[in-house]
Amino acid sequence: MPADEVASAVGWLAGEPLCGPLGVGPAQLWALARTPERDGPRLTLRDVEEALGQARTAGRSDALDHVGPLFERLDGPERAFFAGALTGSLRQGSLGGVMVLALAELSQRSEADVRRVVMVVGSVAGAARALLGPQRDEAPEAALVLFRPLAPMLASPAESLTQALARVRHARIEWKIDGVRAQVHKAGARVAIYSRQGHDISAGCAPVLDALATVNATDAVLDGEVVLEAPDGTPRPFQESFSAVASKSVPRDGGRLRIYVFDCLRRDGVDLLDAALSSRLDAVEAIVPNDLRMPGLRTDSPDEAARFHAAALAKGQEGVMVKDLDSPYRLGARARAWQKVKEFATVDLVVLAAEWGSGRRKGFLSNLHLGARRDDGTFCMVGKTFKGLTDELLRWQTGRLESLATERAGHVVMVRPELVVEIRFNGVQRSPRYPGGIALRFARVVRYRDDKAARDADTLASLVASLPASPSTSRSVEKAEERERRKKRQLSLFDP
DNA sequence: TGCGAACTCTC
DNA sequence: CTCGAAC
DNA sequence: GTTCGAGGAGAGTTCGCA
Repeated sequence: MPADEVASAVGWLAGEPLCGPLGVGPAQLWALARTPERDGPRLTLRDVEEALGQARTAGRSDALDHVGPLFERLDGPERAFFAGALTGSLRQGSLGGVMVLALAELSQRSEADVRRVVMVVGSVAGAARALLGPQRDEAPEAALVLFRPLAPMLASPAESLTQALARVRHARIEWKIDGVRAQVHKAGARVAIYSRQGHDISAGCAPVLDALATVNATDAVLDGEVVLEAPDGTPRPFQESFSAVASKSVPRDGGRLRIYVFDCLRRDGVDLLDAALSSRLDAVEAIVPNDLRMPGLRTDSPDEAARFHAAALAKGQEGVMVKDLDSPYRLGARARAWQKVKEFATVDLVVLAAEWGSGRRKGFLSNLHLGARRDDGTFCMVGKTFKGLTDELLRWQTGRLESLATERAGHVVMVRPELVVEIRFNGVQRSPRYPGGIALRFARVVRYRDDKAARDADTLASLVASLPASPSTSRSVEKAEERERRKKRQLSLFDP
C-alpha cells in the first residue's frame, strides 16, 4: 500500500474501518450487496474512504445515499468484504491482534512497542498511520494523551478465588461491580468519562462528573466503574445502571449514580502505564477521595481474601477481581495480571429448539433454545446458548436433535421437549422478550443430562425466585408489559 | 402521530 | 460478555 | 498465552411507514 493509504487498509483488514459506525447496518448492506453491478472505473481505497467519510457526516437518514452508489461500483467479493467489515462480521481469521504482529514486523519494532502505540493512539489503524504512514515518526508517541481514550485493560476469568490467588505473587483483591466501565480524563476543571469502547459517556454521568471535581490532581487519567446504587448502597442490576448512563436521566427512587475508581494511569503529568499496580494504587489513594475509591485490599493471606470475597458478595457485588500487584497496565501483560471471580449457578433445562450454525458451525445445530418447566407441564423459553460446546458435542447434539425434530422454520428446528441439558449461568434478569418475564445471563452448556427426563427439569418459578429483589421495576419492563396487554386486547377483538 | 425495525451501545 | 478451537 | 469466531442478554435512539 502507498504510505498514505496504510491506515485505511489496516482499518479494513482489522475490521475496524476508519469511518466508524455509519448508521447503515447489516439489513441495508446485505440488500445493497444484491443490487446489480455497474460498469465503470475500479474504485480505489481512497474513493471508498471519501464516500464513507461523507456518509458518516451526513447522518443516518442520508448515509445510504453515499453508501448505495459506492456499492454499485463494487464487485461481488468486494461487496462481501466491505459489508463484512462495516458490520463487524469480517471472518478472515485475522483482526486487530494479528495486525499488531504484522505492524511489529513491518516497522521492525517489538510487539510491546506496537501494543503501546495502539493503546495510546486508540486504534490499530491509527497505530499503523503513526508507524508506517506518510508522516511516520521514528519515535512514535508513547505517552498517553489527555481526552483521547485508551483501550482499557481487561481481565480473564478464574474458576475460583483460590485459583486466581495461585496465579499471582502478591495480590490486590477488590470488588467487581456489575456496572459500566469508565475511564476518566481530568485536566483542571475539565473532566470527561469514556466507555470501554472509547465513547464519551460524560453526558450520562453528570453526578459522577460533579463528584470527580474533588480529585486532587492538576491532571489525571483514572480507571473505574460507574454504577447505579440504591440509597442503602446496594448496586442496582446492570440493566438499570446501563439505562441510567444511556438515557442521561436523573435516577429515580433516590438511586445514586456513583463511580468507583480502581486505577490511575496518569497523575500530574506523569505517565503511570509502566508503573506497577502497587504504585498506581498509591496514586489513587493520594488523589481520589475515599468515597470514590473501589474497596479492596492488598493481601497475601488466602483467609483474608476469602473474607473479603464473602463480604463483597454479601454487599450484592458481582464478585471480586484479583490483580497482580507487580503488573504494569496491560503492557506485556501476557500473564493473567487481572482475573475476575464471578458467581454462577447451574440448572437443568429442556431443549425446545435449535438453530443451524454459521461459519465454522455450518451444518451443525448450534444455538439451543432453553426451556424451564412450568407446573402444568409446559415449558417456557428463558434464553438461548451456543457456548460450552466442543466440536464433538456439537456433532452429537446435531444428530440427537435431528431425531427429535418436529417442524422447521427458517434456520430454527423445533424439537420434542425431551432432551435435558445442564446449564451454567451468571444470573437471572428481567426480560421484556420472553413470556416468563426472565432471561438467563451468560448461559452455557455444562453437559447433557441423559439421566434426566423433561419432567425432572428445573422450574420457571425457581428461576423467578432468584431474581434480585426489586422495589422498582425498570421502565422498559413496564413498557413491555403494557405492550403485552395491548396485544392481548387487540387479539381478543379479532378472536373473541 | 404512533409503532416497529434497524442500529448502536453496554455487559 | 463467554466459551472452545487454533495458532 | 493470545486471538479469533460463534453468538447471548437488554436498553436507548433514529427513521421509515401506516
